[in-house]
Amino acid sequence: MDAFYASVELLRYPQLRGQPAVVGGRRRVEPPPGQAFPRLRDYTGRGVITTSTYEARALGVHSGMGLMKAAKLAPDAWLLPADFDQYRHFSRLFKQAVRAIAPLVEDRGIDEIYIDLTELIESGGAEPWARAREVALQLQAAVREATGLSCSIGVTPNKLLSKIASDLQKPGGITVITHDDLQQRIWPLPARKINGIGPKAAAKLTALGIHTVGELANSDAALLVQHFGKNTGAWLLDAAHGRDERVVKTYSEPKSISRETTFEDDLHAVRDRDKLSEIFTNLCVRVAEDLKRKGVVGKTIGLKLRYDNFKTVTRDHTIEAPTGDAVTIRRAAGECLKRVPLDRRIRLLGVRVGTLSKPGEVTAQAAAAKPQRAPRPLEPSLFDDL
DNA sequence: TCTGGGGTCCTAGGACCC
DNA sequence: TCTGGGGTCCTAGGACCC
Repeated sequence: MDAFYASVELLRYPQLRGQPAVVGGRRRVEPPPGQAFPRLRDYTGRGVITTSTYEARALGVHSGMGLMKAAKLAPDAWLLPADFDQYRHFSRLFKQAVRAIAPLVEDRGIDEIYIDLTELIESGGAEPWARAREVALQLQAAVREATGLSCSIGVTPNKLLSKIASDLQKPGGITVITHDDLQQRIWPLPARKINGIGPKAAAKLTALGIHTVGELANSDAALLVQHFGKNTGAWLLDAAHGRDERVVKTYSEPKSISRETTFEDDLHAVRDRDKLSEIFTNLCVRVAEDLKRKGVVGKTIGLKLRYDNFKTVTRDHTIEAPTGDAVTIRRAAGECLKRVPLDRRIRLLGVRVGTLSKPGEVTAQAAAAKPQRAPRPLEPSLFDDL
């Protein structure tokens, strides 16, 4: 979806269309007198941009950027508070619209999906890549009909290439790429465009003199393995050659559920003990609610703590039996807390529950576990008296 | 006045078992 | 006085994505 959160907001406030606006911030800001919305310059405190309109992006304001920093670049941009219920609603609508046409859909978060169009394209009669464009147009029309929103689509032989392609002509683009187009269309792009190459990997590649996908494709396999390890090295080369065998997964079980919060002001473990304790308990309660809502329980309880210097530590504690109970989670997370240094001020606290299962379900692991006590021998043993 | 929140996956070492 | 090979689980950290 194109600038998803911001675009949903523009449905509500069409008068902001064509203007720089961002969604973000941790709390609602009252607009100054005589103004319908606050501007970026009116915001103080912690918080980042979640989405910006294309007009705001043109000013250098991008998602993930701190609001205070963004305010220096675009002080007059409108600031809209995030309304996740609304975004989830529109997310359901657009996914439903797509599934009605092509049922093989993989969820990639609130505003993104992979669709397996093989069947639809091959059964269409027309020349496949012309048919691909037809199907994409049909999908865009259905999404717009259901939501009033625009999306960009990449149609290619696999997920890796489709992800890159979908980004090439935003907003509202349809980009069809075959293996024959690879060198022409993909190789000139920065290696960073490959999903999975982030800031760290990109910097390492740059240090090796590798900037584009093409340069990566033509680099020495041994060199990549030497700097990135066997698996990642091989993957980098495959990716640069557009090779990707991953299937579109229409369903997956959740692996962990977590809640975390960054404080408006850093807290001190001793001085702000009561406040921290209340927040801590609250996180556990919310995680327990989430577990219940999803109908799962978990046995690995995790604690996450970020200090004022942004250094982050985590601790895990695995309990005997999976739980969904807030008090049990709180106790286990408390065990974790004992193993963490508390000599600095804290800016973030988080609680996570992993190794999830359905309540009552016997996990493979539990079934394989040894019984607690040795079974009673059938014959009296010589050692019984001991 | 730097740097959100919810996730997944990978690596690597140590414990423990067969 | 030397010391295997696999496997699983647990833990901690980090990269990356939306």
